[in-house]
Amino acid sequence: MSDKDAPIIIWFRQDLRLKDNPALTAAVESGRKIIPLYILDDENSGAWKMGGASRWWLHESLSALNNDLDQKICFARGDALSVLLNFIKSSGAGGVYWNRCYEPWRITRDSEIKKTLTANGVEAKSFNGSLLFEPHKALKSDGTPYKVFTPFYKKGCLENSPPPRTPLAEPDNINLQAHSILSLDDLNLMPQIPWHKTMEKEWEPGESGAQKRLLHFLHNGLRDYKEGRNHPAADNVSRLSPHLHYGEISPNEVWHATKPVMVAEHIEKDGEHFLRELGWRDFSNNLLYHFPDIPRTNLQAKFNAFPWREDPDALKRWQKGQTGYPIVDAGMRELWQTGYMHNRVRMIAGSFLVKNLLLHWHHGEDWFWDTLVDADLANNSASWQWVAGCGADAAPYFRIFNPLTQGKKFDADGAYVRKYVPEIAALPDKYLHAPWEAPDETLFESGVALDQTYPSPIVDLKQSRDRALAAFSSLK
DNA sequence: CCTGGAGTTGTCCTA
DNA sequence: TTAGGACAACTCCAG
Repeated sequence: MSDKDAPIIIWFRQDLRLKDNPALTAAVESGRKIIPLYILDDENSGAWKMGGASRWWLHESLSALNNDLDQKICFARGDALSVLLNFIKSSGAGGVYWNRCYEPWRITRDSEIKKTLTANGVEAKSFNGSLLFEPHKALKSDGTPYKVFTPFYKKGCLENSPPPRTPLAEPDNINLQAHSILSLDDLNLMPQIPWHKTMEKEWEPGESGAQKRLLHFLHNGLRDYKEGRNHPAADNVSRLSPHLHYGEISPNEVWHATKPVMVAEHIEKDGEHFLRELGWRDFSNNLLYHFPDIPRTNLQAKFNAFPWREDPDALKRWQKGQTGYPIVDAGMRELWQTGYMHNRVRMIAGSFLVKNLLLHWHHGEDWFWDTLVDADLANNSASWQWVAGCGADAAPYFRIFNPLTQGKKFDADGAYVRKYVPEIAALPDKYLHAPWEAPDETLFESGVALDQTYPSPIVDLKQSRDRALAAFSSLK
């Protein structure tokens, strides 16, 4: 039973912010009381339940949002539809507003929810709060979705779609109504073992942390972004991905904050390269929206015949950062310790798993899903498919990253490797990326004992490259 | 339907 | 030491 004065539920999901939040703004503008609600729905997410690192981040982010909302957020867990129906009954709410998510299981669930609520006379409204361009609008002129990034971005988005909305201000006078059920702690998002201590040092989840990160990037990282973003030890990447995933900041906010800086500082090229990365985020969501099977199924069907190997021991060594290739191991350890990996290193480590080790991209996808604080179904699936070569922008089969070349090129002074692989830090630059090439004397002087303090390479680069090329040519 | 151009991120060999 | 071309063929996209 809704009436015009009944409160509105703001159903927070992956939009954990007050600024530029279309659903929240619309609810506030209605003049009605607001009940903020968060539902941990592990019942509908199927194989894609949040991983451990994501849960830690979520806990911190919800805690920050709850502080901003006078501790008035109601927490619940379970099937979202049942929770909502019960909650509406007990709170007397007359409407539910939310910002859309684009994971297939959420689309299915949310359209069911919208239908049921509407049928019950409850106002149900959804908004676009997380993408620059709506996925069902950026289509080719024949009405089918884009499968190649560049035309998607240039033509489908920049040319033919309305420009990204200017950010909405944070509403003042949010008239909150409490209706307590569970507390944040009841969601059990925090890890049992305190592994998150190393992550706390790296990150500040929540809206104000996101804003700080954006400002830091715009003033310290954007200049030389085009080149500097390739160097994992440099401070040129935004590291906004987890903030964007949880919607602590909107892409629109990032977009519109970047524009004036790139103009004022005369760094248009760097700025455009950065904005393209936001475009990639939209592109991945677009792919997931139109091809909901990409988390598990090769976009290019011919890859279904690919001769992947099974090698649990090699997989474990990759996961733990014990492959014997320093740039790969540094990346995998950065991931484990911080919940994040620099983009360049994600490509190197990903290529190594899929091509040099010849292990199925699902293994990489699953591991990243569990360990990344920015784990995002669209980005994770689309990126792994890209690395494996079975995805949308088909990488040439011969594009196999050489971890040695990449390390020397992008971590020339070894700052990144030395930080995450300290047991070989004393090696001279010349051998840092290839300890197996170092003379015995150098190893000894650097305190490195191959296979004791640091492993020798798990595979030979040339042999594994040839093996991968043979596997790819078998698809023809 | 046909056509031409293009496709995030590379590596290796050769001159 | 360094720069340029080879490495397949295919699909996608726009006109």
